[in-house]
Amino acid sequence: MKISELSRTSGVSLPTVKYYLREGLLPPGRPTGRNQAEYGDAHLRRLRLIRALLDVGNLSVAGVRQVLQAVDDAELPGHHLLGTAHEAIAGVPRADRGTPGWQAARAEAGRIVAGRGWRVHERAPALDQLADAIAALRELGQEDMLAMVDDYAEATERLARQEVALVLARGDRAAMVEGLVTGTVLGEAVLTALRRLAQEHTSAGLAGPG
Amino acid sequence: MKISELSRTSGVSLPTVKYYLREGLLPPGRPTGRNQAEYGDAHLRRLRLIRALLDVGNLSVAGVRQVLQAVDDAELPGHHLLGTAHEAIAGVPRADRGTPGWQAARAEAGRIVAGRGWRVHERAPALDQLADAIAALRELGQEDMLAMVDDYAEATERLARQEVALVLARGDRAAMVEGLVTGTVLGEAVLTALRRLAQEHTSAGLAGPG
DNA sequence: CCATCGCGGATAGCATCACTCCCCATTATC
DNA sequence: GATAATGGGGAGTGATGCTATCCGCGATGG
Repeated sequence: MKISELSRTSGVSLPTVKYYLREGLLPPGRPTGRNQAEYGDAHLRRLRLIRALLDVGNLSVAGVRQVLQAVDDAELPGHHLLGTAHEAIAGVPRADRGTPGWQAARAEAGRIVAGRGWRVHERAPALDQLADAIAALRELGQEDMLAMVDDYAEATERLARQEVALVLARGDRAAMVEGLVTGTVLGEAVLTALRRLAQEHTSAGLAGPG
Repeated sequence: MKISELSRTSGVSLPTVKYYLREGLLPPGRPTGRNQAEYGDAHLRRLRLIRALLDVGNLSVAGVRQVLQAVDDAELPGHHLLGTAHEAIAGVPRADRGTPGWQAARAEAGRIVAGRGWRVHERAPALDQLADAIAALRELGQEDMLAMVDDYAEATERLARQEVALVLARGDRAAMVEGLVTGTVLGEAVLTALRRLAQEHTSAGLAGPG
């Protein structure tokens, strides 16, 4: 497959494919001449993964590169890959980390996790994100929303068990690794979309604040 | 309160406060002279909401403006406000909407929702987002992940019932409206953070693909 | 009462990001 | 042998979320 074919069959414009090559998201093709290279199915597949991570997962180009490097690292243990995916998925940190209010929220996040008996890395980005959200809720005087945290935790714990089981059910390592990444990133997209739909359905019939 | 105080107590830089005023995110203060204005607690509160939506909710400035206009519209029924929040929260649509693969995914999204008996607006952005994710999973040959959809739907349905009940429990309309927005946007941040932590915990003890 | 500081209002500039365009010499392909 | 496509690379683009600077006015402090 030539680059133009790769572009056509993937639906990604040729300049963009070149850009991904330059950025190291897409590995170079096998050179067949001084200015010619051959691309295979793996490239097409990789290109689709890139688009999914960028468009559906809202990762940055740098984040995608990070994830793909981890995917390609055959040595990396699975949970490190998960950590890399979580780091790449984490957007820009809030500015107010370090304020007393945030520190308190961060401690609360730690307590929530510990209270559930969850064993997670001390510096998991998701702990900071949880603290961001808790701090924001408190600042806005919406602490009663925190009553939902237990239910969220309960639900996500059950879902995570199934997700992990699903990925582990795969045959080879390569399939597991891709499943891990897509499950993490695209699964999140599916979950949030369904949450919004469930909210809409639930609030539709009821008398809202109107 | 003068603008400099508003800036100092909120932690938002003065040029940024001015920018929000220009962009119509923050209503102008009550003028006390030709070049002086008075800001109140409502402004401080609003400023914090803006930062939460921007930083934690990852909304764009345009999205925040949209949400705040809906919040301030006393006539708007509650479920319209929810719809506005969902629209503002929706990022850039995927490029491949309109391809046969996407159309099929979109139809599948419709079936999933209908199969649950969920009554949602035909053109809810979340339906398209769900289709985006389904299309991406199919393109990547990860269809077995779709087995999770039912569990996600079940969980989000239960959570949505509680969330809506929590918001409706509030006294006045203003509190409901703010609860609706923060519950939608910040609740999502809490839920995804917890999901990542649950994943990490669940996959930590097990033998991963390493 | 006058110097200075902060105010509001506005325009312009900046950094980042994800592309997109154009150029080149080279080389398939018709 | 003419045309088109290729790889490689640098520069340009448009959107976004600020940030900097300027201006004339007026509140404030000695």
